[in-house]
Amino acid sequence: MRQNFEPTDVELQILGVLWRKPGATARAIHNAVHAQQDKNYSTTVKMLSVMLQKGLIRRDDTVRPQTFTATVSRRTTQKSLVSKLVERVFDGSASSLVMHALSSGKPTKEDIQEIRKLIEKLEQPK
Amino acid sequence: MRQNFEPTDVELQILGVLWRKPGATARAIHNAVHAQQDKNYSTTVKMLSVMLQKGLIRRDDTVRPQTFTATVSRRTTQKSLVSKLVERVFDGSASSLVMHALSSGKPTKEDIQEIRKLIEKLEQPK
DNA sequence: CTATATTAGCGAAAGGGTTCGCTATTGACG
DNA sequence: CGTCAATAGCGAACCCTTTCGCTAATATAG
Repeated sequence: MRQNFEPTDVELQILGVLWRKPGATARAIHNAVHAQQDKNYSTTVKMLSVMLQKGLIRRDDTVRPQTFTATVSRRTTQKSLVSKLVERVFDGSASSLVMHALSSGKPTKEDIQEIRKLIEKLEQPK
Repeated sequence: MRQNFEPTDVELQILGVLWRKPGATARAIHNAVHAQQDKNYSTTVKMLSVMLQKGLIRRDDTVRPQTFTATVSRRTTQKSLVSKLVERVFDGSASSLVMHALSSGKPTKEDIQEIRKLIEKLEQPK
């Protein structure tokens, strides 16, 4: 698994689309990403080729039009970005980040229940 | 308070130093940031001037050598970066981030206790 | 099959961040 | 003071990402 990998903003947007809809065409990705912004279709195609180069996505060109799929999972990306964030602004303390997110976000009752369960599990490491 | 503000990597490193030691000199910042890397002192000075321009830091030039202090708080920066992260890779769900950080990080017993307390407080909104 | 539209590829330029060399200013020390 | 060292300032180069125009290849419509 790639160790330190930091997708750029545009790359993240595209990955977001591909996580939701694996096997999307360039056109579909373009429409999804630039629903409101107006960027040229070429830009999206170019970004796809750059990401292909970097190995962030895979292309299936046995079909027409070609389709794309992410090779990095959402989970891996989350992990990489969270640890980067923790390292850089939370002095390496993941729990500090947790506290922060908990108090500033608005978790629902269900969220709280889930987190409580997780906490309980963590308290009995065994 | 500045709404969307995203310090770059180098800027974050410098802010990190200033949060720990407000009123540091350019030399001190340089030494702290580039303890292992070898960058030119001019680079640090230039970055400071850029950050000054952007309003991320403040300069006291009544003293010699001049000293610098962050104008953005660590807390604000954390908030801004966390919400950016949540939005981009956690589909807007802060609790999803919490779960992720909790299970991948290694919280200490004390961390868990604190989080538990916070959770309990959240359960009794009132 | 031909014409038209859509998809694909690529080089180059634009844009922003980072780096540094060079010069000017200020401070320390004899 | 005069010299040498450290601090401060600035433009330009450089690097990486993003953008697009232009051309080629492929699909679709008539």
